[in-house]
Amino acid sequence: MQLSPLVQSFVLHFGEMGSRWGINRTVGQIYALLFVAERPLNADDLVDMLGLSRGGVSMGLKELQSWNLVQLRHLPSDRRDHFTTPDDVWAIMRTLVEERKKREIDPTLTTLRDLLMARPQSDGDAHAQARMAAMHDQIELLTTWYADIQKLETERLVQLLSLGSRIAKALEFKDKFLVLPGGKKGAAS
Amino acid sequence: MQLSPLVQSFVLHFGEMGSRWGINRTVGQIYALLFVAERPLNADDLVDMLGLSRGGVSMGLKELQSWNLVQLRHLPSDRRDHFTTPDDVWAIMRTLVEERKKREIDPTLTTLRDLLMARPQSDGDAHAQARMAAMHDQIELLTTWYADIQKLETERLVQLLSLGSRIAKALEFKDKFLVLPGGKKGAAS
DNA sequence: GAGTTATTTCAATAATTATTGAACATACTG
DNA sequence: CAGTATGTTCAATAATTATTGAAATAACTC
Repeated sequence: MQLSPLVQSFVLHFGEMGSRWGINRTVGQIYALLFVAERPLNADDLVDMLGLSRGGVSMGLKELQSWNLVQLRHLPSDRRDHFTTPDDVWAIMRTLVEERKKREIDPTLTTLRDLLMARPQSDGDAHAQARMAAMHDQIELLTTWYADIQKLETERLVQLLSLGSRIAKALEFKDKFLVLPGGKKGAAS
Repeated sequence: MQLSPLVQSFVLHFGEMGSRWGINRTVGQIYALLFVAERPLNADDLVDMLGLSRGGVSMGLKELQSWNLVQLRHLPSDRRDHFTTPDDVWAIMRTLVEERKKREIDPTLTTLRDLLMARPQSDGDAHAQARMAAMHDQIELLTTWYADIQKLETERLVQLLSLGSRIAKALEFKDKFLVLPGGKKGAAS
């Protein structure tokens, strides 16, 4: 089967971007097609529409499943596996962030913690540990913030994002006139 | 020159993670070493300490400069180029987000806009465009939010992050009792 | 300007990663 | 059970990316 020029362009773009996103062209194309498809597609559909090998599609789908980016579906009176992407783009984004965090951030956080436990053997080590501590604390603050935000319902998350830095304005105000919970008065800027 | 075991571990970890972060081992190691170094290092230092080739270090530094992740420095009475990473880990993170956005998100946003301008040729196309529009709007909301947040001073950003979802609690409260600027009453959840 | 030092470039090669397609495995069907 | 449909694995190969090191370039020094 033949893709429309519109879908074709979308699929090719995702294939090309794949390498920048840390996935390969095949996986990018499969995901793109599933994302815009009107109905769940099976492996043969993907082979047909994308011109990829049978094995490649199988491996690509396996990878997408490991990322929790596609869902396996079964259609009545068809025993082939069909695949879809979730409808909710916000759910997709949460998954993406979650998985990237797991693969790209958590291992570093663990390594940093290990290295910060070691006794420094020199001035150089002490300085290195101070830098690692700064990095660790920053990553930890970000991931804690994310874990917190991540629990919000989509509606409220969108609301929060739409508000943007107007929240910071409010903070500024509060900072000028109120006493913080820790008992420390915020510095007026 | 020889790296201490502590720094060695850190450097090797960044080298290994490099591939997951879309940079190569060489670049990861160079960055890691510059990040923890007590003083600016020149290319020879890096060749010595990391055991890389002269050319590799030159190319690695060029890439890091294109990411704005290292700064070129000149020391008095030494004409060699020396390099450092910025001291402020928050500044580093801003750079990182900025650059990744530029490389990984902006091209897709452009493509989506182009494809959304096209007249759909079929029901399939119309559905595909609806999906692309959802993706586009989400990315745009996120990037707009980021552009907004990004202007904050570090101190206030940290404050905002520390607050986390407590802000959402406040929103929930407001949503229950207040009328939104648009004149629409928020639904009580 | 001849020599020296610092840096970049780039062709060759090494290493890694992606992709195919045929063989294998599994599970239905009559 | 033989035949068929579906899905996976994996060795071979293609394609891409990383890395080296020698040659070229540039920029100083005496």
